[in-house]
Amino acid sequence: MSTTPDRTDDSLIALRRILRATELYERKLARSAGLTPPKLRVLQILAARPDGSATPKALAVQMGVAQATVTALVDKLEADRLVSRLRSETDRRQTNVAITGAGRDALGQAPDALQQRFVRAFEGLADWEQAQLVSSLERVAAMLDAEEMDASPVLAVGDLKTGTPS
Amino acid sequence: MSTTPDRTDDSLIALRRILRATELYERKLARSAGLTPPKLRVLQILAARPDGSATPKALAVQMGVAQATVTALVDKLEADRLVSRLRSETDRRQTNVAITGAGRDALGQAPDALQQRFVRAFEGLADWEQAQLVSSLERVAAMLDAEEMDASPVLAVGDLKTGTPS
DNA sequence: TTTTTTGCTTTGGATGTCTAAGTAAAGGGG
DNA sequence: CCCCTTTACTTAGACATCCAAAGCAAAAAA
Repeated sequence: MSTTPDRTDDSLIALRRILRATELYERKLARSAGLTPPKLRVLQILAARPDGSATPKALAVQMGVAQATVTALVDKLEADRLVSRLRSETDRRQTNVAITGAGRDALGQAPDALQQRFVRAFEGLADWEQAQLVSSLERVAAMLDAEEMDASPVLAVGDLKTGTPS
Repeated sequence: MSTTPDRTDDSLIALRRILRATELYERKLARSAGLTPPKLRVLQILAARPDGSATPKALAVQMGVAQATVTALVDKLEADRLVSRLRSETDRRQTNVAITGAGRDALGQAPDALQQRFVRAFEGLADWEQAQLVSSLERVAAMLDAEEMDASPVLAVGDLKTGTPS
């Protein structure tokens, strides 16, 4: 039986290289901007929003960590004036965490890891190559996060103690 | 306008989904096996070696952390009998960290995140689709870790297919 | 032999992360 | 209106990761 799991192995190896390279580079970049990776991610998420703000809850879900963790991160970012807290008018339980000008400046010092590494090379590719790459990446992404959606709509927070199957 | 299929954005989004899904799932898996992600990675690296062992130095390089960090991780894994330390005969400065039977058992409880998520879907694809995916992933990986090379002589799970072009 | 380099550990401290418990606001009956 | 539940966030306490710097021991070089 020529099982030839070659392709599977090859794809896994490539995927691992992608993950590893990105992770290591992210750490390096964050350090060089005087930030840590989690803090950097908070700023990135905020900057990516149209209004530059989000609730701690939303941050927790998007980052996949507990709310308490976000609180701690925001505490420190706020102490450094990189974000600011503002109570919501409509629902006073909610807090809006907004990126400040200084926060955006800091982001500029640590541009997105993927951007840095990937974009330049990608944009040098021929049109059909770009199209194929996008198609492949989206396919892989769908494979990977498909089960994420249904299995744990809000997997981050405190709920899934139930974890272990059988 | 409208269409302007910004391929760069699309590819970045897909890449981010891949990274995020893998990271979150890895955390979940490690927890379900009573391990933490870094400890799990140590076991995975060891298990992927032909002899099931590596020096702390090699682990540090491959994981992208300081040696002191590896020492701490190995301390705990050793306390749990998941790995064992053994001084090298040929160079008594070196220590060999080897995975134990219990360590392999633990690994079995937390099978590789990518394996779990990805392999099944991948192997259901048509031959030409697999080929295209591999090609695309390898291309992306090469884009991402090209500059990484200097810092990581031995980066992958065993072998490295065709080296990256200069 | 003496010095330097190399591999690993120890120390001390910063950070991230979680769970559990607490506070405060909103919403729903009764 | 009051009580109860839910929701959003914070606080408190406990671990775990991670690092730089210093220490130690063995190998290599001078």
